[in-house]
Amino acid sequence: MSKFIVEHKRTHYCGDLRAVHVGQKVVLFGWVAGRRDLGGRIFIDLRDRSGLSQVVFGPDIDKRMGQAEGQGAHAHADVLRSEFCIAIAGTVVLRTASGGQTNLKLASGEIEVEASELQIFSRADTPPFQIEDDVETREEIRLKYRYLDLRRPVLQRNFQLRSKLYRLTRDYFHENHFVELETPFMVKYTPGGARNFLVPSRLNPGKFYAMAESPQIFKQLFMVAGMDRYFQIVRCFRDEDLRLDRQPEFTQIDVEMSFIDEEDIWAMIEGLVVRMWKELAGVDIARPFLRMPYAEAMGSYGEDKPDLRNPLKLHDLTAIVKEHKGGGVQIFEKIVEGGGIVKILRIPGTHAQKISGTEVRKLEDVAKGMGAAGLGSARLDPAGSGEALAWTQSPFGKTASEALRAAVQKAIGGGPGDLLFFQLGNPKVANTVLSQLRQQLGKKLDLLEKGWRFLWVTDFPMFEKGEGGTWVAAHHPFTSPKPEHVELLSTDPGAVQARAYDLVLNGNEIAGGSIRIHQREVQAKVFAALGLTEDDFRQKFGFLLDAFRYGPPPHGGIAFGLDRLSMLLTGATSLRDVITFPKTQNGTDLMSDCPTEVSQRQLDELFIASRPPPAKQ
RNA sequence: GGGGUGGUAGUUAAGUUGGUUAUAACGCCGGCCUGUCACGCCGGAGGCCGCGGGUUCAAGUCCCGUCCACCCCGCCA
Repeated sequence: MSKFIVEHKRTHYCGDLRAVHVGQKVVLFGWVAGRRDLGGRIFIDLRDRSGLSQVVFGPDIDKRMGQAEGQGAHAHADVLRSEFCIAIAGTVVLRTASGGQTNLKLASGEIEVEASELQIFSRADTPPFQIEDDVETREEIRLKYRYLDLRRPVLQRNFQLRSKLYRLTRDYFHENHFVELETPFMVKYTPGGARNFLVPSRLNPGKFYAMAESPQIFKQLFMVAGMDRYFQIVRCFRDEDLRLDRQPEFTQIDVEMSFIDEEDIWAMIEGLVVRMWKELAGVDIARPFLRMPYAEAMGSYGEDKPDLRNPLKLHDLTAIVKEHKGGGVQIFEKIVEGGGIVKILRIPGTHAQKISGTEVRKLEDVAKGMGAAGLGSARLDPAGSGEALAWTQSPFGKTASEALRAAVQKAIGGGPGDLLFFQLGNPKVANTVLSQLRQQLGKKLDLLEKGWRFLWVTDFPMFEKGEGGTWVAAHHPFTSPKPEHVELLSTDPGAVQARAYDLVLNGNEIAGGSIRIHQREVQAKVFAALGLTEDDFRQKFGFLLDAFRYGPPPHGGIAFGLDRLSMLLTGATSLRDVITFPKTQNGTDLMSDCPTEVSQRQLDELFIASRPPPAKQ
């Protein structure tokens, strides 16, 4: 048996070796990242999680070590292949001192290790893709062989950074007198919000646990319990459709504090974020972060998580169009009379000239894919001048009155060559379409400024119109309304603003939270506005209401998407690159082939009958 | 549920108006090579063209369906 592991313990990681180690005997464990077999000299790139070191084998090296011919490390090294797991012992030498050249591309490029001993722990089949950063392989294959994908240096770096993120977070909250507490994953099902994954209860036939969407109610109970400051790094589960930045299970940094207001939360969170960026990205972020009311975000960007690196803006022209009674454009008149809106995305002339008429038509197809009836556009006469530039290449251009054109141009600060994209009618569709176009064009025209643009979005509406025209909680039903809006709860719920806030970074919602209701009468009014009786809620959230009879403190909190934070900090372009074993867009794990069917016996034990989905027609 | 992109050797791609034996690079296998680091040179193997159906004398190529992956809308209190 070899001396490795038992006697030869690892002395260094491959990527850490430098000129200062020259002359030292070292023991390295790792995987063969590449080989260059020159016959009398064999070079191996040895990889571990820290990086690479070049290992060199040669008959002269063996001889110096007193090995008989054909017995030394070199004699065995010719069988080495990619991804073999090996150990070597040897001496660190300066490459330039032993006939070689420094490799400037490698952190350890000044040195190499002359191998005197070699052990092959295990051989490897030819991997399905090369374990390198710049090899682009179909994601399907990467996910199937995730353990190999995870060997790639870029993912190794991502997860090492993520690990530091956990530690920094824990340090920060402990320093600020927070208590780290756990909450159950298997919880009572509560209606509303995201779909839950369900877990059948064998001991309680016919009943189900829900996998927690978040620890929301439990963390509020911690406040009732007097824990005062709580945090947790916790897995959450939501059975919704997946996206680039959404996985069915994901990790939150969950926070709740007592005896605080918004400013306290924001200050605490900004402190954490600034430290994350300082220590993990080496970037100083200015405080306090910018703040923007929800209404402004929707108005100027069409979304509640605007990417402020993108200079493009939306403009609501409804009032102007109304004032001019359509301004000669029939469809405008019809839309505003019907209570619809007229909204535009403005592309300033310097950028607009890069967008051809063909591309405009392609964008219309994109818009239709998102539910738009069409995509009106107009170019402010590039050759013109004055305050009422003609609208060229536009379905509205012929009839739009000079007065309307002047008013619009003034409102948007428009100039010759500007390209305007119109959305008419439904505000929700208009905002979706224009904000998407804004994002796509911002990227395509390379308009995004460099840097980190943090933003608190505030003053969210308390309620949204649900499917049946009833009011539903925009955040969750325990979110406190603004005190000055409490009276509106019964008269004009749509006008009530919540003490809720999101933290947005470069177009990503990275955290969201609110100040909660701690007064029973306010809670009752919110329930009433939601069209629910106290009995309804007693059934669903009774334990919380019960708890709130025993002196609940004023409290509030926030929850971070830790995966998204990791993604942004590492520069990853997908959540899947910061989650060790992610699921596909269909919610499956290609590596383990999950989910699967289970045996009839297992179902019987749970008193569950499974039936196939109806055949597609 | 809807819109879009893709699937050809282990990997990444090319494949013309449908027309001989489906190309290339990297990787892999064998041989040579003592300073390579994208090593080099010589030789070689490797294909359910995602799957199913159709049109055709003939389909990787055209049509229909379907599966998978990715991006987006809806959805995600």
